[in-house]
Amino acid sequence: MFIDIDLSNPKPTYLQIVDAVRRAIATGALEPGDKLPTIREVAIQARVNRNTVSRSYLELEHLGLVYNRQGSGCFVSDEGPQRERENRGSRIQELADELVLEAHLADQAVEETMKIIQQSAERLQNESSNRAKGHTNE
Amino acid sequence: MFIDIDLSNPKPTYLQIVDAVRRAIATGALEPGDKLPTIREVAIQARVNRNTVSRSYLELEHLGLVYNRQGSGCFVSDEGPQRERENRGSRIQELADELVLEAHLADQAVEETMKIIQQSAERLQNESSNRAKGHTNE
DNA sequence: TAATTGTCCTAGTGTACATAGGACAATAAA
DNA sequence: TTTATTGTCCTATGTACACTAGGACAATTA
Repeated sequence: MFIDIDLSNPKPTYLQIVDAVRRAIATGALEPGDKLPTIREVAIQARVNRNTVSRSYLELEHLGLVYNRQGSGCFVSDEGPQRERENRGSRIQELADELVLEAHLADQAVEETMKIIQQSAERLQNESSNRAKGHTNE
Repeated sequence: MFIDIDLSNPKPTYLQIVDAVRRAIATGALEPGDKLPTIREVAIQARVNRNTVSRSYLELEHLGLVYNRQGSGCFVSDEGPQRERENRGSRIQELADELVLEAHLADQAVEETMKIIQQSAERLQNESSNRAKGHTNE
């Protein structure tokens, strides 16, 4: 769990942390019962205030993805992965609706939109396969 | 050009105004040379401060969609519709990329994503045809 | 017992958004 | 020329949010 905070990113720091954890749960890097790094550890590693991390962990708890235990730490809940899948599903629907609306306003045929999706998917596929081959940034 | 401001919408007021004008240009409701309502008119109609509307018009000018002329008003620029098409194109690409990434993280096959897009498009189609038939909110 | 860990608290800083209204220059209309 | 309109600029105020800073405490663990 290395969390990389981008200060130039307009997204609030605490939400960047939330996203990083959510992604780890989505990919299976974090599984139910797994312990997250402590608030103070993340604060030091990501170079932010511990109150900011605390806010992130609280938000994750509200999302039902983790539970915080004073004195012991923060752990992925049993329902975490399932909840996260549901969250992504809603997000996908939102994005699809907005995309379709934009395409409509731009006088774009649905077929054209599909093509763009297809190309984007292929790009993502290539990127991840390149990473798998060890083509990392140098 | 009636602009409806939703105070419960987290999107800043000035951007809601920008979006309304952009949409009017995208649909052809506003064409090059057309005069927008004056800043003070919009301020009264949308019940916001004139400085807020001024900010919107400045933003629209920065986007190259309109030009402001002290003493005469605000007008859609010749390149407005073209610029707006380009803006939408970029936005569509962004949305497509994010959608594909989300689908990937949710372990969703591209075909499933396509299906969701298709359904969303059909929903939009039905809504607009209902509006055309006069099925407005009562 | 001592250290760790999440939690709660107050306080202060910076930024974005919106309001309010005065003042002015460019333009248009009378 | 005069008057009204219109965009522009200015200062000031208030609110909300994000973030930092650090003290203090309770629950848990070692």
